[in-house]
Amino acid sequence: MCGRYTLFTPPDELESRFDATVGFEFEPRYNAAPGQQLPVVVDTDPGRIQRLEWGLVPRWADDDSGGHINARSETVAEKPAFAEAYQRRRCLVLADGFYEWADRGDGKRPYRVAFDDDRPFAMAGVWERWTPETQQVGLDAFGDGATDGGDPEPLETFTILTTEPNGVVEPLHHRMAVILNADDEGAWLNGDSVSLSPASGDNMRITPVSSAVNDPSNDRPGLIKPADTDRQR
DNA sequence: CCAGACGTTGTT
DNA sequence: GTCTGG
DNA sequence: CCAGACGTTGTT
DNA sequence: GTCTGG
Repeated sequence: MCGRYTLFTPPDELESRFDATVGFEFEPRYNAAPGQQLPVVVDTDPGRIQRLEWGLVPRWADDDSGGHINARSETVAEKPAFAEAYQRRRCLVLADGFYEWADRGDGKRPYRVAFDDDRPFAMAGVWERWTPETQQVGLDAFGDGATDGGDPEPLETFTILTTEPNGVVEPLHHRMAVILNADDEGAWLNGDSVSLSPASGDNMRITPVSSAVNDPSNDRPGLIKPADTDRQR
């Protein structure tokens, strides 16, 4: 699956690659984690790269906790939590690698999956807008009625579709993110039917990395450095 | 009809 | 063990 | 995904 | 909101 990824491609390269402009202060990410605001291209505004929160909260959810970070591509069209987003709210989740954890004999360790040249790609995503229930004020005996000011902020979230692994990822894991064919990105945003099959493993590689990746508060270039599997306990 | 769930992965 | 936060 | 918390009352 | 279970 995909629960952590990288996006350190410089913003000007992302802009030309995805034909969209970056409208925020872009910081390279070596350990993007669920719950964070991360760069995506949404269907309603495909000329912009903007940030949404990773972890889809359905429109009807009672609260904004516990968003869904992944959706199975095989069922995303039918599941109540995703069906409407799949039909009408798609996005490209920009990345240049993702992490998978695997136990190869001596404990669970992280690996980075990426293309040989670290080129950026789009993972298939769907997004949602959740608006907090507007509070009824003035009925609460102890409420002062003055603390709740303007309109509640809508929360925009996204989830990443998963599929079976290709030959490169298969030794690590039995699920992986859907990587769109570059040619399909526009069609995906457009609501058309595109291939959500596993990307070919051609030109992809896995690299063992430091278990410093485990802690989401670590986010620095050294994280993608190859780690010696044997030396690292 | 209303009530209650609505997700994935992995692990057992 | 299970939930929440990042 | 992993890391870290996981509780209450009352007092400062 | 929409689907499933009772």
